[in-house]
Amino acid sequence: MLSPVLNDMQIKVAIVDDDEGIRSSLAMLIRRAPTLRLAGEFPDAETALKEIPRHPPNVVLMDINLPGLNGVECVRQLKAAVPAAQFLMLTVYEDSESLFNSFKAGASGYLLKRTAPARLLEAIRDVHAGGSPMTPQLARRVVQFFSRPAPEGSPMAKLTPGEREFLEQLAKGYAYKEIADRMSISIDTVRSYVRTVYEKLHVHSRTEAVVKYLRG
Amino acid sequence: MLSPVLNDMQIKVAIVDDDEGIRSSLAMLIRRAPTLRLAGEFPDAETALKEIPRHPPNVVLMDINLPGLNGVECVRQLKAAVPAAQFLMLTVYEDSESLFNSFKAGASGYLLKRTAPARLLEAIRDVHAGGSPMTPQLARRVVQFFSRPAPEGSPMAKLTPGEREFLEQLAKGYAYKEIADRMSISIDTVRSYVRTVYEKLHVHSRTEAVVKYLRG
DNA sequence: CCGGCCCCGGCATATTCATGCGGTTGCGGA
DNA sequence: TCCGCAACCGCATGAATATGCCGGGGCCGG
Repeated sequence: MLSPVLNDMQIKVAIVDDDEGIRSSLAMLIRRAPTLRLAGEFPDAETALKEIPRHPPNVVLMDINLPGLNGVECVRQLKAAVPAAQFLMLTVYEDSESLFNSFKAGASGYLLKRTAPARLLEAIRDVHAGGSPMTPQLARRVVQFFSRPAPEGSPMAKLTPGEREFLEQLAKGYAYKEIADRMSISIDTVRSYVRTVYEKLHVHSRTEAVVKYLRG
Repeated sequence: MLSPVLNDMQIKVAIVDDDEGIRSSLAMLIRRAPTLRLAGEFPDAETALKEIPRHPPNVVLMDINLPGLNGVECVRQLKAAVPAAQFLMLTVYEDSESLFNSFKAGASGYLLKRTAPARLLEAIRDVHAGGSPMTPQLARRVVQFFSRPAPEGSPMAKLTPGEREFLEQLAKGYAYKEIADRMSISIDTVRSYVRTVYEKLHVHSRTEAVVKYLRG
């Protein structure tokens, strides 16, 4: 080692990709970066699952389209074996399916293979530092996931701000009295909200209202 | 205008923040940026709701803690009036509640007020270009939202078949009596289930149980 | 200026829920 | 065999909820 002192600060990076050309390019890139250190490169999920736990890296660059077990599943299983590692998907797929499945499996970042080398290095440090690097377009898609439920033709749209806030509290399990305190209104006003909200949602019990609220 | 040709390319930015100092700082920052143009600044949601639709901006910088109507609600309503605009929350709150509510309301980005000016300008262009700028920590929290479902060993697994079916009925909003009929058991047995299920799920009310069940 | 929403508040009553304390079976392990 | 445990049933009581019927003030668009 040229500088043993730096070893503790270096981010250990492992690569899982079946394309040899890409693998060697990435390996080269990482070897050249002073703050990174290559911790292994693997052509398929099976090999990665066997070898990676033996030398736990900080960050794993994971392709999705692998022969045999795919990258998403590989992340899911590696995540259990090496919980401290951060997984950064590096793929050509930009469909929502792959994106969300990756995050569900435990990935923290998602980049496309056409990402510029400099940006990739930045992303590796970012994901290691607790961030979730991804392309702006994909980030938007993730964010939009939350606003989906709303614009749908739900009867929820017809709720006034006050009613909406009340419903939120209701869904958290608070009793009327607690809701009254939290919203700084009278308990009788809360009862008023109960009526109007139930009417607008076409329900007759707290549980039904909460279910409709949580479903969208 | 010095260069009318550039107008079409300039991003029109509106500011909603009750702190005069912050407002003027932001205004100054935007005025100095060649590719941006200030499209109005407002001290509260009510004023913004009235004025912004008259001169639709491309991007709206929105504070959350406003007097009267809060920023999240303001976004929700503005989003309906000016669907083409992009909303970038700019606040001191970094709790998940505010974050997710903002996205649900239609915001596309979320930054903290301590963000460096250069980063803010970048974020404005980013959100306008279809991205979703936010701090790395918050991005991670959003991503983790998806891998959540199985954090604490699923307390649901310890339910007996009968309890599980009961819980399903419970989540559909049926009264104890109805559940008893549907499951062909006594209403008092239903009450027994209530106790055991509540105990296993660590809850003390029907609503809490249903919420846990729906989240899983 | 009026009718309409929204927010707020009050009182009464019937129903439902939460929870305490029992009991009876029936099945599998010590 | 007896024990324990899980599923089933029962009764009782206080808390919470659902719903009816009533009032007032503020704000907005016709």
